[in-house]
Amino acid sequence: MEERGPDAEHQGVDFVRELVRRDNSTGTYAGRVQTRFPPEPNGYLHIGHAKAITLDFELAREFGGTCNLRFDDTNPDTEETAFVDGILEDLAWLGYPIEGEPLYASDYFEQLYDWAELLIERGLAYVDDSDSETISAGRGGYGKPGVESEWRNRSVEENLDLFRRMRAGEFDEGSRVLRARIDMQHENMQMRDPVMYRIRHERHHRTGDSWHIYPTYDWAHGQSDAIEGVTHSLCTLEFDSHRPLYDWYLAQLPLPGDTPRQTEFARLELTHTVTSKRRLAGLVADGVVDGWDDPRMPTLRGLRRRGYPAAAIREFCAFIGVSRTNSRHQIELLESFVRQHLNRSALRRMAVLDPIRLVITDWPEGGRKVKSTMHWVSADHAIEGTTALYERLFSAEVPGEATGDPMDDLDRTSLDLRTGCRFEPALGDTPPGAVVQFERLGYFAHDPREPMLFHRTVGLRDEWARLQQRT
RNA sequence: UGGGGUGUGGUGUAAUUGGCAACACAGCAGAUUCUGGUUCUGUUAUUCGGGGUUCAAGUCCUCGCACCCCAACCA
Repeated sequence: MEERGPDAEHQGVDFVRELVRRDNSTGTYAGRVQTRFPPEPNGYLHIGHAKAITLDFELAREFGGTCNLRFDDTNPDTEETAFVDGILEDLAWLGYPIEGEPLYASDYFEQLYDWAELLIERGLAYVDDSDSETISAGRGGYGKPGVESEWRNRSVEENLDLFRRMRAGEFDEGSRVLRARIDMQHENMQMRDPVMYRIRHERHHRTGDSWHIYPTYDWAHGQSDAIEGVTHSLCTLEFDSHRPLYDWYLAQLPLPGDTPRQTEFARLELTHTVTSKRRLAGLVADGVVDGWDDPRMPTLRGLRRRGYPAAAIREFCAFIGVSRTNSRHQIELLESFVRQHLNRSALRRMAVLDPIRLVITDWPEGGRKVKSTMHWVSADHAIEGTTALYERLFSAEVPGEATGDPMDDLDRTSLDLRTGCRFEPALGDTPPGAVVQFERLGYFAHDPREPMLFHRTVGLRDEWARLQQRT
């Protein structure tokens, strides 16, 4: 695996692996290691997910454990079966096929509901009739304690009755929520009576119309981990402040087994790239790109169509490691892994992108010392095709850094489509999806659907261009 | 404004846990080469700041500074 990076044995282990080792040596989970990858099926996987995926799956593999795929489908507003299928497909391509049926948070809705009633009975949860603005205002602010809701001290009986009627669909969306009864003065905002259930009369992609209330992320996540037997629940840094809540919920419940523990790490950011699902969806919706699999997209399906080898992505993820430092990796590093792979695997072929017809008259005079190279294909035998050259979708290293809006750095001319290219005949045999090197021009991926359309995966290292640039 | 987190070359990640700051990408110089590619060799450059402990500090203590996250019925 470690192509780069000198003897990996002598490199330090990251803090996550260190933690797992410590747990194993102290017998915390009796040596058991179980992780999970929990995507929400409301979009496709991107390069940022690849980091989490390799961490979750490889960590489990290294320690002889397992990693569950669990769809975090607690919000029926945006989730779709199409995304479930797409994610499964992308995962398999990346090298982590799921055997058997995937898991879903929605599988645990009934258990979650029972546990919610348990909290109500113990006076640890209550139905709040306030609207969202009131709840938000009551939460206070940074340095300002919150105030208790006027509905906070209802009787257990009333809470139970109301909660059951919420489930039955008797109330309007937004009219009531179930909240945990923790501490409105807590210094951590997440602990100021967080919402556990909201009312949604929306069709869920799996449970259909059987529910009118849906658990929030916080109420569902740790419990789902516990139900599945997850030991190490890895997530990104922004959930750091949720950890006390994660632990609090688990501490109140009669869990079937081990208590999972959440550990946070820094998400992957790349230069010239956005990975916000909302932004990516926007690019697709606005027609800025061809779709989720446009070769300029940082989605796994985009990278795949562009010709990035899955192994290159995996090795990149392994190489950059995990830490708790917010950082942005240069996309050139990813590209160097791509070149390293393609250099070994790609066939070399000749192509002329801007053909000029010329006649060679002194052909037999050959045999002299080569002074320069003629780049050519035979006009009589060449086949015709199209190449797509790409600039970075966002011209700035950090999209939006200057103005606050990443879209200001969008390069709308990032696609350079060349028709009428001339290819050497052997290229006619290129299988769909295969990547070849056009000598001196770069690596090009044959489109999976359109014959003789080639996407430039990445250029060659180009010393000439660098020398030019300097002057 | 309160809480939490993070600071190591241009970028990112390490440092046998107190013992010569290393690896990769990028850069620079050269060799090889029928791809201005590949391969090979050499090389530039780093511990946020001030104090302190110690024979010895990136690592420990202390006071600062900078940046990130948190007041969705998103995840």
